[in-house]
Amino acid sequence: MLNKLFVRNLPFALNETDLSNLFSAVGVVRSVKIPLDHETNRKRGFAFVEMQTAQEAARAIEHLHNSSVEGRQLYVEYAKDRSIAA
DNA sequence: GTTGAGCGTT
Repeated sequence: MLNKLFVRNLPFALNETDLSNLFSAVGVVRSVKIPLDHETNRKRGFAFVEMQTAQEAARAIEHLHNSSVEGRQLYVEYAKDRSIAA
């Protein structure tokens, strides 16, 4: 199981801190990342959230997927492995 | 300041 989550359909008003606060309600948030479009400087409206364990990631999906945030519904799923080992 | 389907960087 993965502990990384892919969150799409984000309200543009949300940032990494807001996501971190949302996901820490169901588990420990390791990291939150919101890539920007460097060609247009627009927000892409999606983010990646990494939980401490896959168990908490699963719980985050159960609690935050399809939940209303800022008038929008979040789409929380498992993310692909694209992280580069640092 | 910008927009609405989607899987990113250090």
